[in-house]
Amino acid sequence: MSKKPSIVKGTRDFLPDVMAKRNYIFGTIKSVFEKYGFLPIETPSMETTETLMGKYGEEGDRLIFRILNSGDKLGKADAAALKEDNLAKFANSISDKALRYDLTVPFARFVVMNQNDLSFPFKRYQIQPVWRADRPQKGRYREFYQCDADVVGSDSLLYEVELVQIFDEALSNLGLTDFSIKINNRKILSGIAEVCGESEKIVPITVAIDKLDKIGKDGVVSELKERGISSAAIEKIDPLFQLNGSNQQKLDQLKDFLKESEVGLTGIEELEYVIEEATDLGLSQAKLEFEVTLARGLNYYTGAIFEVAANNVKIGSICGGGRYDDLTSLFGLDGMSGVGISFGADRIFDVMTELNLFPESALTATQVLFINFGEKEQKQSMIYAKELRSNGISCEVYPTDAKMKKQMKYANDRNIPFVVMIGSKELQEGRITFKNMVSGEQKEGDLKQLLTQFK
RNA sequence: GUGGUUGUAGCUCAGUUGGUUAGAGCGCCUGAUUGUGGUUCAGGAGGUCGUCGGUUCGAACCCGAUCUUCCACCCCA
Repeated sequence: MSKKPSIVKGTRDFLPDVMAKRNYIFGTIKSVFEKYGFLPIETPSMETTETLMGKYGEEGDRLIFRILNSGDKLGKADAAALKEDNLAKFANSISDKALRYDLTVPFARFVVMNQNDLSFPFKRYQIQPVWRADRPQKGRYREFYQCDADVVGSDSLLYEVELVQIFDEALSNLGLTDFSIKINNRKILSGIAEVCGESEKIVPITVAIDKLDKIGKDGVVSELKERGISSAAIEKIDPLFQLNGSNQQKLDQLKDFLKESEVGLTGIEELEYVIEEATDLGLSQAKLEFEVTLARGLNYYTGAIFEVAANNVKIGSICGGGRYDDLTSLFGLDGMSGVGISFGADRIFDVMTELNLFPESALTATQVLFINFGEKEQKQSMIYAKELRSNGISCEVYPTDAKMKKQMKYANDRNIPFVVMIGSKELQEGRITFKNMVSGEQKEGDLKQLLTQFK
């Protein structure tokens, strides 16, 4: 007796109908990336522990899936470390590699290793799965795909503008009509900490104000206290909660708040430029919103910070991104500024499912089914099928002369829009009968007439 | 990682204070219709009640463990 099989928590099988939709998402995003001149690369699923650990903060390290050493190597386990309760050291003695946690850090490693073969600024895109040992929830998986586009080797703000355009174009092309690209700048956050006289505590400060939406002003204030921010500093932060109006109005209010901070003002200048340029060029469906509280991925972002949220869908952010000046320096290459974005394909899938945004055309693979009436008829069908295929039309011949009802049902279940019948009568007359499965309309004719249906 | 929650047919779910043979709708299969799907009608198949263990004369139901789902933290696509 074999046990019932199962799959790992937080992972999924994808059936053909789901794959069709996923490929539609990947294809749409990919074509936008390519339109902006990004080139594809891939990196291995696993990286050395050294490459990954320490790049995402303490929380991140906990969420990295580690891969157990095999064979003799496993015998070198550091039992002493285990006894001493030094789990990190013990883990390192039995595991020297791990599954990638995102695509950005492996990309930084890739750039450093391949710098002599790349010309800069280097624009790449990468669509691959990543793994996180997180506790699954809705829209939150342990294996999911990221679609990343990054530019490395230029600090031009032109790229920030381009990436905003890419967010807008890709998501609009997918049929989303109500989403917000939220934008902030790490320099503004640094400025805020500086003005408050708590430059050291920028991380706890931003982590706390990032939650404003969720826990409200009082919640943020009490969290700031808990994190050891002085009450004088908390008072100074107060004006941030009062920001209101348009993007420009908010920036103007902030300009006053940050007038003593050079970095802060630089951040505002950068943001103003990006917002102005993107607005002038025009966005299709996206709303571009400046949000001071946005503090994603603080561990390596140094300039712009992006996040995209689908409005009216209860799911976390569907995209993220930002600029990171020092990322490759972690691997020994200085002076390489990078900026990039990431689409969360699985969450976009969930949003599109909820809003019913997949077009019928994304679900149809086979265009024509030939009904099988017997040996001779099948041979003729195969000849015609070959001709249709050479015209770029996907088609298939039913494999046996099963009952017609069964064959028709097969076409119906698979959403095949046309059925061709070549029975003894058609065979004799050298003609075909074709039926439109949507309208139910049926015609007699030849293959050319069928071909006109696809023009 | 912390606290909670869920699991019964392919799917969505009923199932009484523990009591004989666990139900419904949808889907699936067959036929009405030997050259016509999506509609209709008639019939049929399909369940070690997540898994393992315990309590009991007796467990889908009570207890424990474990796996899974979802939720709130944490964090994040």
